[in-house]
Amino acid sequence: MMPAMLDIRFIRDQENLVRERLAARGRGDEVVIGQLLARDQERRRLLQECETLKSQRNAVSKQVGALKSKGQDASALMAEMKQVGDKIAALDLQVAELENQNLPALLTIPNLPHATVPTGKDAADNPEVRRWGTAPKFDFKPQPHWDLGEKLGILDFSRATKIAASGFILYKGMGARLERGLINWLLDLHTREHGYTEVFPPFLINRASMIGTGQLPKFEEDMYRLRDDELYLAPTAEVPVSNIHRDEIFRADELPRYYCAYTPCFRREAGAAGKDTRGMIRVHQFDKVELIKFCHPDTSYDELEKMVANAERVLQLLGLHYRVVLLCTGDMGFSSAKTYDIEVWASGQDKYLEVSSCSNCEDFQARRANIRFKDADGKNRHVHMLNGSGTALARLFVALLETYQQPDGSVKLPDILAPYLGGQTHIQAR
RNA sequence: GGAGAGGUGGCUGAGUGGUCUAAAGCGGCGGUUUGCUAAACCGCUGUACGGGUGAAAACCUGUACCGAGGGUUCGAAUCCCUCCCUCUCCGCCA
Repeated sequence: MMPAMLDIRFIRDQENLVRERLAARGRGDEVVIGQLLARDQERRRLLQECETLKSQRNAVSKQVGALKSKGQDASALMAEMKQVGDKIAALDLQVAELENQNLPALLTIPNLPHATVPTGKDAADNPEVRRWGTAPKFDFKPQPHWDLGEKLGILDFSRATKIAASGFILYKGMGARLERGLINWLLDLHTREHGYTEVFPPFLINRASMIGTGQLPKFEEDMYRLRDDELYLAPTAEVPVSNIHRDEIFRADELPRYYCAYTPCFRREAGAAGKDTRGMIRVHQFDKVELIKFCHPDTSYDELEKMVANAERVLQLLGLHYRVVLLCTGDMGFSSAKTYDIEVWASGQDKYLEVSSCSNCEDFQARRANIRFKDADGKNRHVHMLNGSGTALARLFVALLETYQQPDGSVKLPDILAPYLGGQTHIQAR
C-alpha cells in the first residue's frame, strides 16, 4: 500500500486534532475524515478475519506436505483448503478495495499547520515578521523591468513568445550573462558559506517522485507532462532533490543533510490566467536555486529559521529591501506545516514580490517518500524535510533591475556580482 | 535500438513445489575470557500492517514481504505471464 501523507493511525488516535487543524486551512479537507475512519475500521475487521484464515491454511498445508511425504492420502484436507482459499481471495479483494477507496483521500489531504501558524483566510492575513532595509528613493519615476529590460536589449518578451509561448523569457547579452552569473553566485554562496552540498539533478521527474513531494496526484494540471513517457518537467528542484533519498534509511549521525541545486522550474500556472501578465513576474519557465534539508524531528524548526536566514542573506548581500512574512493557515502550501515567504521590493511596480518560500514539511513528505532514520534506540522514524528557495531568479533579476536603475535607464549592479559578470556591473543600452 | 546474463536480508551469496520459520559468511549489537587492545568463543539480528497484555518501557501473537504486478496450486523465493531495473557485448550518438 502506498504510504499516505498523514498516518492513518495518527488520524485514528488524534481525530479531533486532525479535524481542527485541517479546518484551520479553510478548504474543507476535514469532511472526508469520518468516511476515512469508517473504511479503515472495516478494513481492519476484514483483515483480521482474512489473516486468521491464512494462518489456518498455512498450518494445514504443512500437514498436507507431511502426509504426502509419508505416502498418505490428503485429499480431504486439500478440498477443505480449496474452500478456505476462495474465502481468502474474496476477503483480500475487499480489503484492497477499501484501501483503494481511502488512498485518494489520504493523498489529497494537506499537511497539518503547526501550532505557531496563525489562523487566517488568505495572503491578507499573513503577519509580517520583519523587514530589512528600506525601499530606495528615486528623484525620477522608476520604470518597471519590462521597459528597462527591453530598452537595454537584455530581455526580449515578444521573441520568447515566438519561440515558445507567452510566459517565456529570452535573455540576451548582459541579461543572459546576469542570469548565469546569479546562478553561479547563489550556488557558491550556499555551498561555501552556508554548508550546503551542491547537486545537479534530472529535470524530468517520474510519477513516484512527484507523489513523494506532494505535487501529485492533486496538482496534475499545474505540471508539464510528456506525452509519450510517464515523466514530468520539474516544477522546482525540491522534487528531484527531496527524492534523492526516497526509500532510504539514514543513520542518525548522517543528519542533518543540506543540499542545494539549480534547476529551471516549469509551471503551467493553470488557473492563474490574467494574473501578473506583464514582464517576468509569473512565467512558465524560470530559474531557481533551491535549498533542501533532511533533519531530525527535534531540530526541524531551528533548521527552518536557519534556512530563512540563508535565503535572506542573498538579498542582504545584494542590498535589496525585503520583508519576511509568515504564511497563515489559509495561504500555506499543500505539503507544508509552516512557511515563511521572503518578499523583495520592486521599485518599478511599487510592490513586494515573493522570491523565496521556506517550508518545514515535517514528516509529511518523508512519509509519502518513505525516508527515515534510525534513532538512538534503534527505531526507524521519518525524517523532517524542509525546502526553501535560495532564491528564485526571475524575480530577483526584476528586483535588481528596478532597484538599481539609473536616471538614464542604465542599471548599476552591486559590486559583489562583479566577479560573476566579467567585472562589468554597469548595464547600458548598446 | 539488438543480443545475452542477472535482480534473494545492512553486504556477499546458497537455495529449481512441502520443517524456507531462507543456509553460510561478513558486518553490527550483547556477553565470556583478558593489565589494555586484538583474537577466540557464546548468543542475538530486517521491514510493514493487524491483534492482545501492560501505566509505560516493553512483551506475546498473526499476516505479508526473495525487483514490481498478476496467474497456477492445498502449498510458490522456486512454475507461468506482463512490466521495471542492473550488468556485459554490439549498434547509434553529444
